[in-house]
Amino acid sequence: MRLFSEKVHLIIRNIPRGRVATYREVARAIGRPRAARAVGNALNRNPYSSKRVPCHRVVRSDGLVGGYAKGVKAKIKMLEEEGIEIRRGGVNLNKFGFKF
DNA sequence: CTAATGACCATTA
DNA sequence: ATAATGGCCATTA
Repeated sequence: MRLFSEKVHLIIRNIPRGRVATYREVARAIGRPRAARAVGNALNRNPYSSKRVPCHRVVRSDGLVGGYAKGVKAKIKMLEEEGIEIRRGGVNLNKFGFKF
């Protein structure tokens, strides 16, 4: 629990199936409220499996899906398989957002 | 040490 | 509504 990226991964493990968190919220949860961009970078090089670190459940603060190392298509597919609805490239955070 | 690079964000045009 | 802009920050070259 030393590197920034490690904190990010640990936090994200708590996001349950069928829910999402935003890059911004993750940044806030680790005490670096303005490091949302750095969070995305950490996930981009995420070395873990999607099982242990479900980084596909992290979206942008405006609800849009955001990026994914393996392609946005794959990200959307995984989210939908968990029951999360994607409309116009985004999710309803009031409905599927997870509060830490 | 400096510069560049983004899975970001909010504002402005 | 879309596009550009400036700011942000950990990591890497």
